[in-house]
Amino acid sequence: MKQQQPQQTKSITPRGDDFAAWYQDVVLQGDMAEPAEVVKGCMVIKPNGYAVWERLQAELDRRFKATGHKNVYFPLFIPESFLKKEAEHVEGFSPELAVVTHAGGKKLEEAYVVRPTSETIIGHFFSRWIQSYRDLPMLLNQWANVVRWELRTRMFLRTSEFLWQEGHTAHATQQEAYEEAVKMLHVYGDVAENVMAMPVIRGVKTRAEKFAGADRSFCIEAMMQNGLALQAGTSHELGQNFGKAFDVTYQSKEGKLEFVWQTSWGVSTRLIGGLIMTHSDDNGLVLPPALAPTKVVIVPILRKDTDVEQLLGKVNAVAADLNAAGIATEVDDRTEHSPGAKFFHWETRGVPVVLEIGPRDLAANTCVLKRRDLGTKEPASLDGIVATIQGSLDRMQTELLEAGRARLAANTVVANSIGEVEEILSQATAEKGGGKFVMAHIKDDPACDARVKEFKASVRCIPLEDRFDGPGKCIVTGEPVEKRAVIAKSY
RNA sequence: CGGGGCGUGGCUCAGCCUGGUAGAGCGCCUGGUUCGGGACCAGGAGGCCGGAGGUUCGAAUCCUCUCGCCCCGACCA
Repeated sequence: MKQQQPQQTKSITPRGDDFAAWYQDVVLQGDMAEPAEVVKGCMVIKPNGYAVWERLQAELDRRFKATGHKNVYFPLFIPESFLKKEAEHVEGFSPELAVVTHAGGKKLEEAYVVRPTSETIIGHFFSRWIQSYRDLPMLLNQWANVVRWELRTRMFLRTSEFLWQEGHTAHATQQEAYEEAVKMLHVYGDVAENVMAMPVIRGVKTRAEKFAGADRSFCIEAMMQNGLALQAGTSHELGQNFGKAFDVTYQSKEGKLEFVWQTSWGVSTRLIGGLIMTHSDDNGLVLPPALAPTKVVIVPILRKDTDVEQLLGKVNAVAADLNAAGIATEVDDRTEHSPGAKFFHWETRGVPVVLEIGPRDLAANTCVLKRRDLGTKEPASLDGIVATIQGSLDRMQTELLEAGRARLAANTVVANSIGEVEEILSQATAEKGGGKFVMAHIKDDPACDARVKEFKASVRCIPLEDRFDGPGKCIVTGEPVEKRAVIAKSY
């Protein structure tokens, strides 16, 4: 056994009672993270949580490499003046910057900001590194921490410091940059759906909602179990904004000096928050098999009359078979806890499959298999147990995604007037749920976004694929709009 | 940044109003009996009561000031 955590006796607040309290309970009792306590607004990611992040990193990183990107690392500190070079960018970030004014016992001549994102400092180096069209495209990615001083924090969803990856690319043409931004959006969508089993809507942000400094932002939006939207990833067409601010130019084939077209894209540890709010239940964490650090835990049932050596021998042999097949398995052979306590323990930690093997099983060459998401126990033969479990894990992975899709569909409604939008959204709160994705025609105009903001909601995105009924009239201005956008309350 | 709540063994909290030996449950340690959904018995360790100042013979308790955390709203991944 690797972990000897104290037994949890506190129960988890049911989702229906208070969703926010439920979320916090799941994070804490799943032993994913805890508030940093001595550092305001920050969190400690514990081994259980960090292991999930590492698996996400691995899945993402593999895809970044496969699409031609290389990893780099830029400084945590950015000269304050850099942020100011792109007007919209600095305006977007200035309220949430942490600034270093003193170091080495002296006041610094120029303050450094702790990076909230790295467009500016990377722009600076791009301008040094890029001379010719032959240097393009430049496709980089950085795994890093960033700081955005937040007024209100929730573990994983919003903390003052968080971990993420930020891709930064430079291209010769606008078209190529556009294609890059969309390509990476689809990488995110692939990981969200096929690794995290979290269905997402791929879309474009409205001008009011886009990243400060970008021409256009794409996003994946997921729906949490309370119906609130979560922006799970973003990908930006930066246009030539940072190119102009940092003088990132290249000489074209024709010998002309041109500004590069850039993109940036990122996902963060927020994904883990989305993962939790997508799958977990009133008994605690539920992790999709593809991300679970431990996929199977075997609990041996030892009784007074049991031949302990024989039973543990069998249990360890099964565990060895599973591990050999690439199914990460642990044996919980602690003697200080009863089997019941162990079941609760692993349940709150989201282990996909728990296997129970006792004396009766030993005689019959069977076991009891419990799938975390269904909560049902069923007997299984130990013959071919590896294939049986692999089958369970595979089904769990696909069924979690299907369940998420069903929930998304069930909570997506169409509205044809601003009043209808208000009516539907007025019934939702983060604590009590009731959130919906309201599909409505609305013009991409900050004034229209502002109307929606009155309902404490926002235009989440305009989906890339129209799944509804094509063009219609804007519910605010009456002007023609190409397709319905997603309007929802969000995190 | 406003509103609310809370700081007392590792955790959850009682004690504070009405000052006088610092408590409970859980967890932890030792030994034993148990074990198919949160076991039990016996013994044990562990706290300058967030911090500073004040009132008092005496402060966890009263007063002042501070620091921090959590939750709820406006801004944001």
